[in-house]
Amino acid sequence: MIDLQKELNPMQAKAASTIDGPVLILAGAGSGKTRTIVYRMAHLIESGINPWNIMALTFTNKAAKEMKTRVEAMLPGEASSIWVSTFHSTCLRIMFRFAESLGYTSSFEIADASDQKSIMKDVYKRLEIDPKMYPMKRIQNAISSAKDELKDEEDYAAENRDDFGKEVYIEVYREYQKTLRKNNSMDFDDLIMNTVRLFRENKEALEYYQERFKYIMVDEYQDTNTAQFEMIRLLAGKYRNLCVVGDDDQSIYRFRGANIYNILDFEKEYKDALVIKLEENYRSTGRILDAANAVIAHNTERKNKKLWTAHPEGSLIKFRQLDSAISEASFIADDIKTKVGTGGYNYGDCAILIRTNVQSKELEDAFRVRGIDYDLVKGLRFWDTKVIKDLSSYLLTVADGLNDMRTLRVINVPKRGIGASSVEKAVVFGAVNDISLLEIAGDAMRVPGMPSKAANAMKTFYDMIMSIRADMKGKKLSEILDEIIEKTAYMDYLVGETETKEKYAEAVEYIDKLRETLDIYEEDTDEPDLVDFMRQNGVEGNALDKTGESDEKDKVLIMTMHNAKGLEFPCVYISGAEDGLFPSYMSLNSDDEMAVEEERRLCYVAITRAEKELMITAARQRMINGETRYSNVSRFIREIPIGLMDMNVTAAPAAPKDKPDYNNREIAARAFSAPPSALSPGFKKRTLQEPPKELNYGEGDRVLHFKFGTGTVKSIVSGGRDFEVTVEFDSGETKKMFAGFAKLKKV
DNA sequence: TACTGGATTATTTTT
DNA sequence: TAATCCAGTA
Repeated sequence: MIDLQKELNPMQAKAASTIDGPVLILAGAGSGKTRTIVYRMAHLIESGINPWNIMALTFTNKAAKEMKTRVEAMLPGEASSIWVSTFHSTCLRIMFRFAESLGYTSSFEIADASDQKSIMKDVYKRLEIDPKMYPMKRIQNAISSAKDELKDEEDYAAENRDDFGKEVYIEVYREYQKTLRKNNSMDFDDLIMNTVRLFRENKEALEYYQERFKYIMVDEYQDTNTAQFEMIRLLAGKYRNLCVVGDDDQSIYRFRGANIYNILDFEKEYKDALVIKLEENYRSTGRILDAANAVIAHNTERKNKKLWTAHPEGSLIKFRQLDSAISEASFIADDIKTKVGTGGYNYGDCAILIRTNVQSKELEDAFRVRGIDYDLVKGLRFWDTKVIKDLSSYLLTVADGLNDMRTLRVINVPKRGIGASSVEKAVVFGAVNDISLLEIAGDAMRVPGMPSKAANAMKTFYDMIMSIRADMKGKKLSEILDEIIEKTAYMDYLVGETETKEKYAEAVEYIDKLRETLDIYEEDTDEPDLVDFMRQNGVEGNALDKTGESDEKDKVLIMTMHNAKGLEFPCVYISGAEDGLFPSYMSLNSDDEMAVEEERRLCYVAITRAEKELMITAARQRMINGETRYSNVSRFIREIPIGLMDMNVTAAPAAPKDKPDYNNREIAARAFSAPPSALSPGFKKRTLQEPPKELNYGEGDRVLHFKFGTGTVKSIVSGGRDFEVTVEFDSGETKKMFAGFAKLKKV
């Protein structure tokens, strides 16, 4: 029997031992959240609950895997039938059973980011929409948000019926869904939305899963969107044994649809909920936590919580403001080098957290020059790699060829003389006559206006696919892959595609990995099937574990703050702590105050990654988007009490010209100012701290915004250092913006 | 059909 | 700055 009281602290034990009814665990950073969940699951099983009836939902496959392994380690043999899985793979499995009742075939596929993009391009072309007027990303986001809110294309159309500016959005959404349907595909958002639809429309299906999952746990609950919330609500609707775990202060994915009110209002939905706060932190020193607490206290929309620790105070948080991004990077690299040389740390103990990916360049240079091993944790994942996309598209085309998106991707890769215009003719012909692109390729001469050269090339392509397909019987999947590579001369093509030897070697490595993944899948699966394989990996696939590799190799890690969530490091560097970068000027410019609060939560996440040492750096001057920008120290850093900081500034700061109020503390004012140093000749050109003294437009004037188009100025408020201009754009949107940023032109 | 150069544009991204 | 996209050309 597991002794919860002995293994856990009183709050954790209470959380783990409460079996029935709704439970909200507010788990602060580093408070032993995973431990608590794992013990709770083990406890459920020990209490006699059938593991088969227990479900835990996570967001990442990594988290799911970790949780499962740990429970299994505690109760060997008993825990194997618990369902621990991500939202998306859970929905995928449910959809696999019920896809037909929703009008898909059971061999439906997953449209990933690149598929979505190509569908969007196609839709824009068909509807003759100008991407300049309607940036693709914006409509894509709108569609995704709509799905996150459980609005299908008709709900969306109805809701925006009177909104003239949304007409195009409605059309694109409709056409986008139509294309997905035509390709028998769901995007990630569809997986969730369709599951909810299934639960709502099909009583039997819902009841089946309600009976199956009598005990439900949800990890990272603050990141759930409305669709996921509803899915959980329906599933838990019968037994109400729902335990959600999360931290409202770590909600940083609003831009992806996460709805922080799911966690903030949990007790409204579940009035009898038991709420438990885990506030003891086992990760960081006292000062680091004090800083984190001080920063996050500036947010209004949050649960009252305060991290504390039994750990010692630790060293002061160090802050340095450097003249440029380059000297900032050098400073960090030097500091790490000294730390490793003298302080008993390894390179692998150090992580640099950045707000945006572009910040990595200077850091990489600095490390390379010094010969320090580093690893950039990048967003690009295995299944998004070009090589893997190409080859998996080939595999699917060979497997069934029903998905035009896949065929489209490979029909001219490597180049075989089939041009874009010929492909387009074929696709249009296919759409009209309801034939797949692959089938057309077999006899392209029937397409009106098809040049015979292209038709011949298509025929060659078709014959090749067909011969591989005919040859499939009795072959291993990886052998089919090899045949594709051979028949397409893909390796030769790769040589031309990759600029460097290293890039080529990397691509080869990826292909080997794909081969290996295919073999593993084939071994573990009763009825191996390529469509099933691709679908699984579309949702679960993240085969290249970059972080795992670098752990062994003792490398400094560079990553975005978002990527750092859930991780911890002895030494953390927060780089680029500047207003306009962090918080981003997007959020500063936003008409929604919640935007800056979200960035502040990101700051809280970043700070709480640190165990022992925290260094924060800022640059006075930085190249952003090809232009030099001058910035003040981030407001978030100014929210950290001076007493916690060591601000032994390297460059002697001049007196600030217009003093921002840093709580009247002189040292702070000096350390934080961003004096226009002598090395900034272009200072007058464009600045954050030198906005236009007066505007050449006034209230009622017509103005042009580089992004939003033309509009009418509603009001101008002088906000001290800049003017806050409210403009009603012709699209119907009203935006508040700072004149210094918006660069409005009078028309 | 394939390539090149000029214009354009710009957070964060567990699935 | 750097990546991406399209138009015009070979």
